[in-house]
Amino acid sequence: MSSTPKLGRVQLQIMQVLWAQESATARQITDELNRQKPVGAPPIAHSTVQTLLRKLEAKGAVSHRVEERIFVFEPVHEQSEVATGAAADLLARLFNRSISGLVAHLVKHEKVSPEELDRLREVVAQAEAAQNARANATTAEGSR
Amino acid sequence: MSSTPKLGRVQLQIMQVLWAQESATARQITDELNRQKPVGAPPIAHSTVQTLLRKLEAKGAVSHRVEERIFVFEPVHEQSEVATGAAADLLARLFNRSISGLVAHLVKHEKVSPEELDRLREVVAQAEAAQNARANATTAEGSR
DNA sequence: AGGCATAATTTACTGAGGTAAACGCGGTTC
DNA sequence: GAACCGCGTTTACCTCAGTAAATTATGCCT
Repeated sequence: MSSTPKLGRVQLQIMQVLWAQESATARQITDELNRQKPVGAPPIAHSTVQTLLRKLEAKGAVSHRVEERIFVFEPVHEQSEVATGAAADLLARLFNRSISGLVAHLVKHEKVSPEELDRLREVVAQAEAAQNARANATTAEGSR
Repeated sequence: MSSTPKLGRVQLQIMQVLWAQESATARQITDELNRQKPVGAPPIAHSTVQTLLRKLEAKGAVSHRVEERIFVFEPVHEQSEVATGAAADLLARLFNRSISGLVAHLVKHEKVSPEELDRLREVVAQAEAAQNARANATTAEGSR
């Protein structure tokens, strides 16, 4: 069962680049990371990125193919898989698996824009609708 | 600037016990952790817990007082502080700071009970109400 | 051909988390 | 008072993330 592997801080940043670009060379990743880097922060060395890429490949998070004698890496897992795994982890570790508890904390302690709250309400409404639909289907199924 | 320190996996478990009990001795924590441990998992050694407690104290996550020649530990930070920090971290790392994105993932990939969805809607509604109240106050202020 | 540029690989070191045995010490027990 | 128990301390490993220089391989340019 290849459950999504655990990733470190920088490893995740690398994955972000890969998810955003579909696939990338080590050089592209290095440049991208250094471009995003906040001012004052020391740039990451290319060899560091290469090392981490090999570690990522070793644990099955990325794969590579050779193109023009250069390694082109691509992610093995979808971003959503990793994201969901990490979220479930956080939920279990600190919020007693209570999603509402987590969200309550977020809306209380993070600054949330009105638009974001709108989207949030939308998401909840949709989930509720989906659940109702499923309930109806089950009822109908059972009633005949 | 004592921002909440970063905690490891087992370190967090220790903190959970401390948060639940207000304060505890190393022995109590060891026993509690081993009680909660899933069957088949090897129990944690007492000295391991002691070591981690000292590391936690070194980084300012817990403090101790001596009572009857025995160390009694207690958490330095509130659980909510640590939880909020960790949540903000996850949000930044994987969800581009989008709370709705996070919640969308959760309701999609975790099984959410109808009650939990209810609470969730409640939380969002309350946040919205709070925001509207603030907006109204601002408008009233500006319109006269 | 010689050298430059770039890529991949090798090697090395630090720091943190986790794990736990070994050690020393004060108090209890027979 | 000798053996023992429980506690904190010391010491020691292992693993993994992160960091990056040094080395090797190879194509390309002049």
